[in-house]
Amino acid sequence: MLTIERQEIILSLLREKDVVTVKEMCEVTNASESTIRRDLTELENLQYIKRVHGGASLLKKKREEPTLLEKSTINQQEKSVIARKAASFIEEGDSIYLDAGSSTMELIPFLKEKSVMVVTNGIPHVQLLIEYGIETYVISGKAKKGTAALVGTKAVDAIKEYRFDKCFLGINGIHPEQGLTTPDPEEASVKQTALSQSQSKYVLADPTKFGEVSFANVADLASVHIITTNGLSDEQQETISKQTTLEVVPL
Amino acid sequence: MLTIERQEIILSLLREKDVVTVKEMCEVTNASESTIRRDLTELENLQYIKRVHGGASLLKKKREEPTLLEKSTINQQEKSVIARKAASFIEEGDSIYLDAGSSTMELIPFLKEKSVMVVTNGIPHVQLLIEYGIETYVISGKAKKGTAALVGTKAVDAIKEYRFDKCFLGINGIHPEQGLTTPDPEEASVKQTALSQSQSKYVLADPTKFGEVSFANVADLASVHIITTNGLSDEQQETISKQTTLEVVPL
DNA sequence: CTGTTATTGGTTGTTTTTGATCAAAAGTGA
DNA sequence: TCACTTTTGATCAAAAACAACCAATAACAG
Repeated sequence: MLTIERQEIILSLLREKDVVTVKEMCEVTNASESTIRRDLTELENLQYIKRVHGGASLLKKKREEPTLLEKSTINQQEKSVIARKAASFIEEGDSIYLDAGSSTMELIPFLKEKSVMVVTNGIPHVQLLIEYGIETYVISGKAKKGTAALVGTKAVDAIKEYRFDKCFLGINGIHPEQGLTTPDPEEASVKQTALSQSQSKYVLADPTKFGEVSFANVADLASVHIITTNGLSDEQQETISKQTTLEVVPL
Repeated sequence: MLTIERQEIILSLLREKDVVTVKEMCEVTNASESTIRRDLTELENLQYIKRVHGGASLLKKKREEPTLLEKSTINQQEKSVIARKAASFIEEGDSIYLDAGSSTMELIPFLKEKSVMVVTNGIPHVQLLIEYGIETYVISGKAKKGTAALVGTKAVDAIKEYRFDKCFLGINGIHPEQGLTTPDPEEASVKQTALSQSQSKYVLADPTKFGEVSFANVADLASVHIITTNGLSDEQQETISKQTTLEVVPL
């Protein structure tokens, strides 16, 4: 086996596994430890990898993204719990629409094990999805300042080219009579289109969203499953439950 | 067997396998090691292949395409200089296609003052563009692992819906005969489409790209303006200049 | 046909790569 | 902390691959 081949194998092993032991590399390449070690020192000099005792790891760090997550740990934990529940509905091989926004972002780590296909309009989502090695498609559209969500007629048209088993949306307002609402009409259109292309429809919302009403209407409560944590008054909970499926996850 | 035949076989073997041993080449061509070695030295001088101990490999290719992070730190200053030059061609109100990759990323800060409209297939670009308050549109497509570039037929179709005054592309290989090349055929298609929709076509490339050949052909040299820094041999510079506009910016 | 040139395969000695060995260093557990 | 195990880097001899050279053959020009 050629040196370059071996090194290529080592690199691809690392891309898959993050850390690989010397023994593993020996087995895969049928080379001796000495040879592997020489390869490792070389690859390290070339800044492709980092050696660790017993093997090697990628230079690149996967632990990014804490800034956005660390912002509010309380809210974050809440979102994560909601996301975990939402993830439990996902089945192997599902095609999924992931709406822009921080709530749906939390869902991504849970997608890793299931081999799903994801379509999204959230730019930050794409980076994270790729890091987790998830098959990701992005719709076209105008990038909205602030949230980096893709919106506009092109976005709407692009969504129409897909069919989803499940979609997961964030939302700003949930109201017994006004239904689901969001501040930006353009984003509302995108959400509506995503809903129309999906078999099962899930909305991720923390309890503060209940009772709120924003400018643009997205959909009626009846059409979606809402996932939230406890924190609702019994009264609220009952009113909503009459109209739609309400999943309340304990913190 | 004719020399040319043999060399053609070697090249096609390499195109299939990336790396080939001398022995394999001997078997396939029924030639002696000496002969194969002579062929290899010749092909290497012609910049078609790269010799490695025990055989030969395609010029760089897979080995390269480092992650964005590595790229951005390495030749960052060089890229910035190139980007500044590229930006000088941009006029007020232009509609621009910005190719994925670190070279074009450097262009973004220079776009702030000119009120341009940007279409891109680079996810990291979008975040930066939005931060600078630039009107940004994203094309649809599959997000490619590693570079976070959007590729595929959807990407190609999406680009066709726009017309650009100018496009700015990154590239992996620039070769007098092989033209502009890049490792991923899917990305090559995207670049080709972008070129076809653009009035003026610019390629941003540091000097290391010259003489390199990657797997997939993008375009001939003649069709584009190439912007680079000094670092080319006079010989290279002359060869390229015969075929196309070459802007060499001093560091 | 003859002398010249180019191309080929084999041989030489040299360089590079490899696997084994072992003492030193690093990690592990009590 | 101190033994104990694992991993590491250095060294060395064997094997592989190399460049340089040589002779034989094929292609060519006059």
